[in-house]
Amino acid sequence: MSEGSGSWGSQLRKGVLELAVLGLLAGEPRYGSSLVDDLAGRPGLAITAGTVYPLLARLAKAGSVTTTWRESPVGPPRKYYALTDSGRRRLDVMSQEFDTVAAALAGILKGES
Amino acid sequence: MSEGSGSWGSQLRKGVLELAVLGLLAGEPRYGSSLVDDLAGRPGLAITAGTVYPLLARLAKAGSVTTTWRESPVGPPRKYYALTDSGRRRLDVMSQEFDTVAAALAGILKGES
DNA sequence: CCTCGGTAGCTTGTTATGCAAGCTATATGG
DNA sequence: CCATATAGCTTGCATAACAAGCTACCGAGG
Repeated sequence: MSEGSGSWGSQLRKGVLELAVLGLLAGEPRYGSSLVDDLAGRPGLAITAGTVYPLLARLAKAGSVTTTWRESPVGPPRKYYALTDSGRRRLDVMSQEFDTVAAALAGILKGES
Repeated sequence: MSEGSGSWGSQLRKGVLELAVLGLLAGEPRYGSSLVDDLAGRPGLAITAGTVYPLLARLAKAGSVTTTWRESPVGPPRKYYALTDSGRRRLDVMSQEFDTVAAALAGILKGES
């Protein structure tokens, strides 16, 4: 060990990914693979298909998103996930919480007691 | 149900707590209960004893901290955890990673594509 | 002496999450 | 008919946070 800088990424992500997905859905409805491809280009937020689908299923079950099937011009049908009002509220809450945590963390790293 | 705004805190924390603890230890060596008490006053970073001790054990096993027993003026002996050079490097790496993730997240929430 | 409350460290069992690796199904092209 | 790409999803594993409990040390009162 002594390294593990690679494993660190996967720890931090926990929970943050939900916020990232909700944030992306706030722009417009999207389908799973699109989310995976998008997040792959955002350092620290890369996600795999095996992670995003259970996450989306959880969000649907919680009523944060609704789903709609649409045809694709180039392949199998796509399942679009759209944010509900409840989902948007959740996004707001989580976003605020993240800021709180980030601020608390910044305080610690600056040596505030 | 469907809500769980309370459960959200516990998701985000995952991994971030390690960064918080390393940050606190960067100031001066501390013992477990002291960390619990300190973090209890930092919104979003509250931690329980059942979380901090396994975390400290992991850090010790990874060589990020060393431990020293010291007498207490008011109770049982205390086990002080001090950051090693390796631990400080880990702190730096994790701190940078957090900033990266925070920036990526901020980008998403601002609607950047 | 002996119990009680407070301090401190740690363990156990549960739950949840992220991930790799698969599996299924649809469309297109050879 | 089969290969490839796209898209959705499931399974099994590892890890982490937490609640609840356990042990042990100390000082004060009974």
